[in-house]
Amino acid sequence: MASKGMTTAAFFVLTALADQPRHGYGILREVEELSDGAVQLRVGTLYGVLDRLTADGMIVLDREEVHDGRLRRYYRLTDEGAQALDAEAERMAAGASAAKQRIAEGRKAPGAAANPTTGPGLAGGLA
Amino acid sequence: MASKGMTTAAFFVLTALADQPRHGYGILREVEELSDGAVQLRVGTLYGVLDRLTADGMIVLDREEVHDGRLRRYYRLTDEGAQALDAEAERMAAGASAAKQRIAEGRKAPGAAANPTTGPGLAGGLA
DNA sequence: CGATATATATCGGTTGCCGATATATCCTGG
DNA sequence: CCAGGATATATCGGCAACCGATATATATCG
Repeated sequence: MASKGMTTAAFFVLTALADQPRHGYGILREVEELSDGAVQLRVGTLYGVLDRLTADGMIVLDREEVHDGRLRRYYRLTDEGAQALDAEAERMAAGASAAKQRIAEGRKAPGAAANPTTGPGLAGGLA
Repeated sequence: MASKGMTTAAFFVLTALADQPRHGYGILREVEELSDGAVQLRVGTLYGVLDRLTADGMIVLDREEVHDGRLRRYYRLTDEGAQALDAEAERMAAGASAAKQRIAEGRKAPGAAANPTTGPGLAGGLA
């Protein structure tokens, strides 16, 4: 499936490519920008991720251009990649929501929870 | 710091411990339950994560109990762990939100985005 | 008595991130 | 004019982390 278990680096590369095709170095800058500087994708990480995502059919080489004598290799999201990104975003939102809810519960009752059986958790969050 | 870069496994272990102390095997079941079966934490992964989180001061050994001749080792979130979990949940929510927005943008204008300069992205999401 | 569930823990293989390094061009500052 | 930084690509080796397999031990069920 490849739809399960996506690394943070892969997630942000896909996100950077979600609105338009970009080249490697551009992805680096874009990821830092869209995460407000919180995520700094490393050069050494990028190309491994790019190769893996290409092999998994999540992205494809869109085109190659030359600017000022420097090659730019543009990558683009595939439909499968967009789908996987969407699913991963859903999972992340659900996980974040579940975590926040449980933190609130723990603060209300520090030592014993009201109803541990699944609780309000999420469960209906994705599905 | 340890506040940056948390693995998925660590995140879900902290989430499982957010409302009440649990023991290893209980965490395994709880993570699967709270993620609606989407995340299956492996036994081989668990103890490594537990040791790492303990070393980082995110969790502590709460108590040890014996049930039916079987030892149960309960772990509990520290204040630092709760704080880190909260911060990570925030980051995940922001990332998920940014991804969804960009997917929507890509569908509206497939080939050229309206305003690539940072865009509405998030930027104000965290901070 | 064997299988399954509970509950702990370790080990080795594989995957994946990251720092360092290499190559090449363009621009700016001294 | 040359050193340094930004742009832009790519590779390699070390290290961290996930996961399957395996081991040990007890209780229950068939």
